[in-house]
Amino acid sequence: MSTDEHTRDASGGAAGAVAPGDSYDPRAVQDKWQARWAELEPFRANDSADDPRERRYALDMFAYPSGDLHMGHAEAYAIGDVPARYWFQRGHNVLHPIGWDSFGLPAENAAIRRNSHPAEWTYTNIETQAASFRRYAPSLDWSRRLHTSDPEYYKWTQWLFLRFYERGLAYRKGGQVNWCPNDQTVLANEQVVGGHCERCGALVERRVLTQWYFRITRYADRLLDDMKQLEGNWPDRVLLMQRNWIGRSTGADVDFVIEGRDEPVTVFTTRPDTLYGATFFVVAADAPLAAEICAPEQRAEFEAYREQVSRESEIDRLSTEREKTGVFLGRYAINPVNGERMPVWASDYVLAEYGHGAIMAVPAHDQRDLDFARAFDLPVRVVVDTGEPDPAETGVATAGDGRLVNSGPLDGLAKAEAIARIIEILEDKGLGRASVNFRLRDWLVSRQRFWGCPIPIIHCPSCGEVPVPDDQLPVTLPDNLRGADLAPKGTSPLAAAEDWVNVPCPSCGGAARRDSDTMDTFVDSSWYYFRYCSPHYEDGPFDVEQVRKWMPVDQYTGGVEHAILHLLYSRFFTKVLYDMGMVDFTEPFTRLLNQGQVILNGKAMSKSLGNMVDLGDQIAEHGVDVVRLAMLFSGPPEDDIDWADVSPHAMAKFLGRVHRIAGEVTAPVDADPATGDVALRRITHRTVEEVTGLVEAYRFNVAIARVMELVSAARRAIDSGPGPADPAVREAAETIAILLSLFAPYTAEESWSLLGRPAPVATAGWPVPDPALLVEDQVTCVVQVAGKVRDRLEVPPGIAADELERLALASDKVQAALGGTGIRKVIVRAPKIVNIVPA
RNA sequence: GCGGGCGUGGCGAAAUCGGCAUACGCGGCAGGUUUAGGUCCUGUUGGUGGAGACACUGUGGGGGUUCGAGUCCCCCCGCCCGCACCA
Repeated sequence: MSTDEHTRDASGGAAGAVAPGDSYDPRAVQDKWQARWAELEPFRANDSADDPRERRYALDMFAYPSGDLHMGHAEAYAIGDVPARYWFQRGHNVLHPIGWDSFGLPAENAAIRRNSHPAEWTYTNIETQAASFRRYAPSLDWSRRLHTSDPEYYKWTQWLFLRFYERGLAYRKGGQVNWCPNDQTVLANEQVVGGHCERCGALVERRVLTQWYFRITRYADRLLDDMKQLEGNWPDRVLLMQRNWIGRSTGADVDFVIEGRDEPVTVFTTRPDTLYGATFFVVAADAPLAAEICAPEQRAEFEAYREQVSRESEIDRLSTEREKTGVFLGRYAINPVNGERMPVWASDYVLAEYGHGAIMAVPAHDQRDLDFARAFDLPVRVVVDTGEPDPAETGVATAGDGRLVNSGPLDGLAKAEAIARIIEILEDKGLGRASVNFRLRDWLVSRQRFWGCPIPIIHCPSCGEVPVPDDQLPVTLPDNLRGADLAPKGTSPLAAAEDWVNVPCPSCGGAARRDSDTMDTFVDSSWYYFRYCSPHYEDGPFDVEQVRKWMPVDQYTGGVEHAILHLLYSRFFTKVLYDMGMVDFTEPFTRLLNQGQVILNGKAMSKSLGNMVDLGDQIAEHGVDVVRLAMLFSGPPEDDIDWADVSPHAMAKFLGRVHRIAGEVTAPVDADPATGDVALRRITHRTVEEVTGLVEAYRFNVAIARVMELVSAARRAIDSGPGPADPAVREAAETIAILLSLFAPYTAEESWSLLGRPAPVATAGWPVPDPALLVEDQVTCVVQVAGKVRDRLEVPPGIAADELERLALASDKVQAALGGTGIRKVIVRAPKIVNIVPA
């Protein structure tokens, strides 16, 4: 980008003091300072071990390069920039990097439409976004920029895949998977939202396919337990969502003999105490077990039912008030504790993928089982007396605590005791055992699309799966595919690229084929924050020493849409790297902030609704600082911002007031603030004290409100107080510039410059309040009679309680309010409040 | 259905501990500057009553604890989010 006429005009015209009434245009100073900052590079992190400064790592979720930056980016990066800039001001060695999550479907779809290669669209958009980032001016270290679609990056994604493979954490298996018919690829469970594709919204189908998985379930317990480290520093709702997603249930496995089958069938139950109340047995209709054990005379009916179940759409499956359906399999299971014969049914209300795909049904104490029992007229037996009415009559299962009945050795026990006892009994007899089950499934990572990281595995007819040797990484994508070559066909487009896919087997040298799937882009983004610590490192995915110094991330800022996707996967990756001895911590992100959304008139902005507010237009109209300030001032960072409610004009007015004050200061640069007006100095120092606390507590909207109050105080000091030559006015103006540098960097820099200080203001140093100026010499004490404010007293802050009580009772207003009635009690909380309770 | 969160002026929102409810900003009203409009500056602005000092009232509704409740406890109403047959 070249310096243009506009730049020279702006910098030339802004020199000298600004006369009252001159209006300040935040846009006019942007190009000048952007160029200056590019020279100064104030935000470069220092890797060297002898830098004594404390280190901080501020991370924003990196961008997907779809078009230009939008309003959502503007909010997220304005918010994430505040703690980073605060740390720079505090003199820390800050790592605040940026990069692009640049593999993914939109690039591929664009390439198909334009008959081009996805790289063209991707890297063009990255450059557009990079230029917008530079203008928007977050405090980024540009020397660490990375793109996940660069071979230098995805070489290490492949390297990590192979390490996972060696450890048994990456494996291939066949089974039912989620299939998006629109994107023509499989999806992870985490990418199916309410039965729809998380990305395109299409209704997801079930297919039976062989796919690659990461064994995240092996880490289920640790993913759950380590959340203790995050409590208080991550939003509660994210922790809750992850807990629910992992879905740990404790209970027991119980083995049931099925008549005519050699191997017993195991079921999982959270209520082994109700074992004597089991009256039937249900197998998932789509589980292989159902087909296997179905008796010949029931075969036709079962097949018809299974056919019906397989045709059900996700919508049917998800509808809340569903009638229970099922079919008797003509077989019986034996209850291991009382020998009772229970009919075995197949139904779709039992899930093949959870537990063992089969359950013991206890209709009296489980609502789903009761619904099924009532639909098919199966017996209901109460074994826990909860004091509630009979479920067989009410249709309401009693799931609560109570005394066990009709349960042999368990009779009379409470629920918890009964659970412990029955597990002992089952373990003694070898018929069952305590067990834990998770809702979490392994992470399906293979995708049948082109623009992703190739899976570094070669399939050899004689050797089977053969990893690509490390020294042959990266397996790069072919660059000769265009347009229709990339169209979704239900298998990866790479499979059709004959000269790419056909390779000799690394093991036996025979003819073999590359795995033609690519990895889920969430694999790329599960480790990028490690790479930032040593982005040009060539001997591994990251330099272990640098990661040890920079990580874990102190502050991570991004959208709540990644509450279980990216954040769960990243936590998983970190634990694997810990087990590999590559990192010395188990959680990657110490503190997490989820910013809200930018909406319009109460609705999410979307192209289909046609209610998009364009960030470029907003910046062109109001300037970067106005947009950033509006994003931060409108409310708490985690709340949504309705752009219809914000007033860019008010932000511009405020910035103009700041700029005008800076231009009016006449006290020299070296004036001693100690000789200045004490009243203004008190306000300045108290503001610093408060803003410091507010920024550290992430209450940026209130912090800005306090700066506004300081600006008003400085304005009054100039107009009707000590005047612009007072050193306290300079102190206030300089303080305003530094505080404002966290929120509106251009105006802060311009003001700093008007005050005769050298750029950059960003590292000028955070002011330290003088404790002597924070001590009030008078405080207002509120005097209440019967809880109502009747008088206010100006008193010294250290006043004694009995002295304050005497003063309060001496007040005419208090005496008037008492009106001669006696006093029952006086509560004194010196020096703030006195409450007099009349008799 | 289960789990979680939130209800404060006309609007966005403040109120670390239970201690002056409504900071800051928008919008409104009044005045000043200006040829005028806009900009800019000043004052004012929860509601009801009052000319006014002031009085009463007020944080979704009801009850409780407390000298004192937006804040803590119980019940109800409304809105939002997550999960959704997970045995």
